[in-house]
Amino acid sequence: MNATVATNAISTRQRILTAATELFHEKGYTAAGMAEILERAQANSGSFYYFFRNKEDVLAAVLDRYEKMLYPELLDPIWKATKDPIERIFRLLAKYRELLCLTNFSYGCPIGRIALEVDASMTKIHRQLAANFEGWKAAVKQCLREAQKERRLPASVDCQQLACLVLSVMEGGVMQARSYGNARPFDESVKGLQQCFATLMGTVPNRLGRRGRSRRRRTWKGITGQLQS
Amino acid sequence: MNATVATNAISTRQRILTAATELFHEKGYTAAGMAEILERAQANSGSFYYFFRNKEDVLAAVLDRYEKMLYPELLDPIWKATKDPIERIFRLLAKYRELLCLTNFSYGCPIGRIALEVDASMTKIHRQLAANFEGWKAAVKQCLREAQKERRLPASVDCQQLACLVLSVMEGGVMQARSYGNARPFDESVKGLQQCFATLMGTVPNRLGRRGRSRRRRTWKGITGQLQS
DNA sequence: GTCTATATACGGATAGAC
DNA sequence: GTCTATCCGTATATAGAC
Repeated sequence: MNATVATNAISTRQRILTAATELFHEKGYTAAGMAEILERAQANSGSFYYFFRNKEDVLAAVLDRYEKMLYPELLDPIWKATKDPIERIFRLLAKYRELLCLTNFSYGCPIGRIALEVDASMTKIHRQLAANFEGWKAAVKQCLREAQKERRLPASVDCQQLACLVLSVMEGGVMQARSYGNARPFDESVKGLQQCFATLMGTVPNRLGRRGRSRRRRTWKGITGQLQS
Repeated sequence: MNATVATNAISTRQRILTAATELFHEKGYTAAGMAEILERAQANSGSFYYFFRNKEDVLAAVLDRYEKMLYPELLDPIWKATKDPIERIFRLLAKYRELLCLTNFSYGCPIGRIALEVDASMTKIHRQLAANFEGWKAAVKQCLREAQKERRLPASVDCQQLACLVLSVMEGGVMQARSYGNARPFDESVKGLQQCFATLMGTVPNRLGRRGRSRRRRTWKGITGQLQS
């Protein structure tokens, strides 16, 4: 009906949302000031409080958006690049490495940063953070299950636990890289994971029931080229 | 010479340092206010700025203390509990789980929290954070090397990378547990790591050069009892 | 070394005209 | 829906007597 009005409304709200997303990522939730957000969004205080109840409310909107954009913005492009489930996982990790490098090792995972910063009393926020982690791990878990179906991983491994491990590797790697000011600890973390995966993939019992490394049908070391030293 | 004066001086400084340590851990660096620190330390603003240049300066002192206390306060008690290098690693992880539970899953690793919070421009702080990570990993690496010497881990594994992986597992596990409000993701992360270790330990070539699980001389599943479901 | 009082800037949020 | 002006609390840091 009143499409024009609605469009304009979305636009300002969107600018604020984008500015908040960026600044929460770059400076953290507390350090990102309202004035800064408004300036970057080219909006005024009045507009902000027309669309959002308060600062926490916009953080909730930011986290909501991250959850919705997991596939469209993060995973789909990577999934499109390769169908190999194991390679997908390591390409996903490489994506974070890329972001890390592009930002001088300052900004890694926006979810992780917020997760360690905001007070435990903000229960809604923490529920949303958990939902984001959950979606990410579900995608990795699906890759692992597929690898299992292809008999590249032993049927005995717990994919849920392994997916959780992968997320921890990413978050822990990003965290360390930030303090070191370089990608080395991120790379070492990922390579540590690769060692584990390589071993797990070498222990798939083949049809005859013997253990061996023979069923490593495809390699995924291609991605390793993106990891230094 | 003037021992009394020095003793008093250290005492107030110490109270401030302790209060700052606690509050940075509980609320983060930015959210922990000077007034709060001073109240908990039972000290006044004047005393604070007599001992420290500013807030950042006391954070530096806190991180310095963490680095010095790694063995005396964290590792020595754990190392004393067992000599098994692999078990030591998992007991170290269990220690963080314990802290997590005791604080309702709010406070995990104080170093990690600060690492993701403080601005990249605080280079001295980041150097100290890296030094803390470095010390922690060196200790884990030493355990891994020992396990390697005992031929429980293949000589081919890279202990540096594996130690880095262990730190990431801890930090990533703590981070997730905080948002979930329970220990499950921490446990899953650790169990994911255990799956990897179990496999690695099952692939040590024995003296005859054959691969097998036979050389798993000691079990370390004792610690698993502390991990739920 | 410790105390109180205070400077000064900035935080998030609101009021009310348009 | 957007604008400007502003409230009021809190932030870190300082001054200067004791």
